[in-house]
Amino acid sequence: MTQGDTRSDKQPRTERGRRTLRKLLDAAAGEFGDHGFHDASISAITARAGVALGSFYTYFDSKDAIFRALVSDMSDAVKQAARAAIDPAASALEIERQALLGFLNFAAEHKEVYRIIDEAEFVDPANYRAHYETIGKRITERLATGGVKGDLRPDLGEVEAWAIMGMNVFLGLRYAIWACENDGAAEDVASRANSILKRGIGRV
Amino acid sequence: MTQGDTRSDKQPRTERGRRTLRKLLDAAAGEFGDHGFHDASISAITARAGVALGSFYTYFDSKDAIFRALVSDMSDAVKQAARAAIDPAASALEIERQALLGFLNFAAEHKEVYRIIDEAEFVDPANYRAHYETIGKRITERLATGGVKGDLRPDLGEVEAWAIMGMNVFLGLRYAIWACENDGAAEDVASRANSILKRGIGRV
DNA sequence: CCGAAACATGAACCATCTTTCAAGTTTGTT
DNA sequence: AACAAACTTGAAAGATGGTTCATGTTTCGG
Repeated sequence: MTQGDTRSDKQPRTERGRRTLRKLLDAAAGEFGDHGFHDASISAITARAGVALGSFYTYFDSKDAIFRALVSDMSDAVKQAARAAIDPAASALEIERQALLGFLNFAAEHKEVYRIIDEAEFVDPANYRAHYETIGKRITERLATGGVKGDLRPDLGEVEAWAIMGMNVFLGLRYAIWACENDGAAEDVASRANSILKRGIGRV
Repeated sequence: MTQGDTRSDKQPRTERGRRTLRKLLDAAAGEFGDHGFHDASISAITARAGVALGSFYTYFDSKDAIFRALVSDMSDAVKQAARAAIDPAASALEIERQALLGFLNFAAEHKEVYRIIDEAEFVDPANYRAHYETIGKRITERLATGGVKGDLRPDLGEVEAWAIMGMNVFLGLRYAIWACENDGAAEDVASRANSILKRGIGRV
């Protein structure tokens, strides 16, 4: 999953190799997160990783290749974080609140993940699209489950899932990535968003 | 507004100059939209515009400069489109539906605008942030007005505005930019999103 | 302990594009 | 018509940074 679909011939075969690969991946996450894809240079990545420039090509075919590998890694990490934050036994609305809260906390702690996935729209469009389509499908399933359980309206589908996903992503951008002191805590943001889902914004 | 804050010394002074500037801006929108910032080359922009490479620097100081000019232009165009789609006399909820519908239609017709503003997150972060903060403020105002009018809950603020904005942007991405045949029409998407705002997603 | 495969190194190569510039053409004013 | 300012031109300079490669070192099974 770390490498692309066509399994590259660059898989490390020794422990030393796996360590170097990991160092490169971590360094790349830092450089791409700090400077963006094009202003991050391979020499800066290898310098940060503490390996020689040429070693890079022992593990990746190109600058694009390591970026794609990173996007896959981080896409998995985001989904993992959201899943971990959820109590499957909770009500459908509560599950959505927990998912958003988990995402907000994850984004605040891993701002570079946010930037890298966003930049995948331009560097690795297929993976970018796959990332959001996968999450969209998962939310759609949760909404359907909630409909069956009787927690939610029975007519919810992909449109509602994408609406919720967009809500979450933008609240993450605003309150986790661009957060400033006088912003409410993540809990407050998640509750307010959840209240939109629960009762809408119409007059009570 | 087309150029940056510090008025550059590159404003055209003749009709011919204004025509060339416009050709460059349009060509740049096409190239940046098709290839993204870094894979778009200045020579491709000037070729598309039908002018010599050197002429570019009569109007812009750098590749970044023309991108920034474009972001400003397009940010204005998006806001303009949303405003034009709204009937100020309508109810607050209806106004939100119209704003989303206007945005979906605009995005479908100007996919390159979407990509360019998205890429501004990396090429021109200040403008990117300003773009969404401005829209966020406008939505916040609409929500407050709706609260005063009695159409909406009186406790709505920035968090709700960003939630709505994220909803709109992601629905635009999914149903205007990535649209496929069996997707519902823009009207349907806008109505479903509006129904979340009206009554939430809870069981009726 | 030996040999082969895996891994590491960094200088140099090279392709790409941005930017400059000196020389020519058009426009608008008097 | 004449002049200055505005504009156009495209070849070449300059800079950047991705990629290659020949050589040296480490790892690990037998």
